[in-house]
Amino acid sequence: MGFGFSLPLVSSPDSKSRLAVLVQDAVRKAFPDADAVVVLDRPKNADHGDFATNVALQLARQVGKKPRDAAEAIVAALAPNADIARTDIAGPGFINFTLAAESRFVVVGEIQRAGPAFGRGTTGAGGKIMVEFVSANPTGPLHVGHGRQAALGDAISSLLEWQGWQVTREFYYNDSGNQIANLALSVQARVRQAHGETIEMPKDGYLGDYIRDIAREYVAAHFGDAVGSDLEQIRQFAVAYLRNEQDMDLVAFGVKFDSYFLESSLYTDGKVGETVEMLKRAGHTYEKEGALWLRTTDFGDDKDRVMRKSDGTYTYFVPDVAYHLGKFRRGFRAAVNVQGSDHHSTVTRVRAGLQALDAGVPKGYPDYVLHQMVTVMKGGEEMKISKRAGAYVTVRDLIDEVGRDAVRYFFMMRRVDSQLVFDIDVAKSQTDDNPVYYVQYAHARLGSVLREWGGDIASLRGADLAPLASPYEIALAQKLAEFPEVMARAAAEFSPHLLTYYLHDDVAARLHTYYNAERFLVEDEALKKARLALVAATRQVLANGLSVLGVSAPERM
RNA sequence: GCGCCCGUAGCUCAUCCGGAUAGAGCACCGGCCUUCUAAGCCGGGGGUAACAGGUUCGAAUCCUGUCGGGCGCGCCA
Repeated sequence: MGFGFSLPLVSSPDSKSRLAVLVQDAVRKAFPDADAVVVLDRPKNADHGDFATNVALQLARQVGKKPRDAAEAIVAALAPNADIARTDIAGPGFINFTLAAESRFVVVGEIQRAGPAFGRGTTGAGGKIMVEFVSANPTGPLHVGHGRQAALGDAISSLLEWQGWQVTREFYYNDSGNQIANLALSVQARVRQAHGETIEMPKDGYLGDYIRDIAREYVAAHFGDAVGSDLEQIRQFAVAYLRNEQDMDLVAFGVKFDSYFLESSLYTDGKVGETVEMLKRAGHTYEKEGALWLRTTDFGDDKDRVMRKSDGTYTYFVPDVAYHLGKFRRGFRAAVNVQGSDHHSTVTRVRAGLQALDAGVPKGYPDYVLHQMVTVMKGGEEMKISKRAGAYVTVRDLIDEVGRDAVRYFFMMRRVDSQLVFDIDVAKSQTDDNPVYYVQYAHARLGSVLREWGGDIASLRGADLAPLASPYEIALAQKLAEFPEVMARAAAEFSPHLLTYYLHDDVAARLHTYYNAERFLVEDEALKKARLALVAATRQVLANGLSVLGVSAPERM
């Protein structure tokens, strides 16, 4: 996974980065010949300070010392620094750093200054990256799997934008091939049935109610074909109808694409033919049993793949390769595809095809995010069908049932590679069982504190934070300081769920505890201002995080 | 049969580029609640991280095998 990401420890101005540089210098001074990169962790246990490093443990063998002795040497070589209140050597040889009290709250000032931009990074450096997601065939309404892809793809795109990438969100339509032919035949059968003919639905035909809708609309629009004899016209009508419907679903979900790419265009503008020629020229193809094959086994696949069937048409594999070559040539040096894990077999195949082209496409191109299946629960039972779509539950069903925010959040709050159980009853509930509600409520409640206070938030800029001292405040400020790191990691690992857990467990839950322990609107003017500054900063972080997830941050609830 | 993913508290799941005592929420038990929003609050019990080996100073995390679940193995997309 990934494309050479690393935390910008040296260039970033925050306290963690400065400390890392300091420690790295000490290591160089203590052990000039050793080779070790200092990594700072934020210890889980508060007794272990604000930051910790295991560098002495890593170095011990290299320099032939006991870990704790190595740690002593590093600490001794450490330049004095006002930010560090204490340095301890603990356990097997960890070095723990405790920050000076005032250093812990500098993050509040950083948040005030950066505002809606707090948490942005620069690793993308303006590079072009494509995120392709949903990419549903126009053969029916979007199902819950597409919903998971839509939520993930959009959030991953935003995360990458926050790291400075120039992102293109693309939807790839498979608008040719057997499934579309099947769609046309299904609609045709419904048209004819409506016309009074007794006709069976085609084998493997689409049986959802929406096929009847399309048939009815087709007849109503009558192109002089009320009897359904013009299959090509039916095909075009059905595809246009379903594309429009999918677009409406995406609008309802709040997901926007920058471009739509039609598979059929690869045929009409000759890209498929060109790709076949390139593969032939590169010498990885052969003829067998009347078909043209690609030797993908040369590139890690477990069997060779047919490119051109014996009937002369191409398998989907060729346009897939042509499409991805096109992405690369369009200037996307990095590309991410968000798909269901039922497509995992295409990963090796597409990459193998791209390598076989010998066109300079990098080896791991493109990156894939493969998510596991979604099951929907309602009233303690699995929900399997929707009237409209027949055999599956649609995204629209979920949005209608629980609202856009909850659907989005629920689709992102699990690791992509774990199967997701979407519990409609939980998503609907307005209690803290419901993680979206919990996080949104935290935001709304802070808004209400600031309203109650009634002052100008801008006047909190540069507020003296020295009065902040309670453990709740320290814990909260530490978590706020982690936001940029969480964002960077979530982007690098294409893992929005890291952000959902951060917002819920680290920020909202800590805020909750703080809220219950201390009053914000106290008599003491200096303390009140300091607390309100922290409150406003917390609200900003929640708002920034939610915006990346595509979930609204309400002022009132 | 082969390939990919998963197996962590009674339940739903975090942690997984190796680090210190494996964390949340729900459920359960015991106290408390006249508040800027009662999303009530505070405390407690609960774990052989599927199992067995290996690598390592150190393994839930990496490697191998076994078992269990999901998905995929087409001249379908």
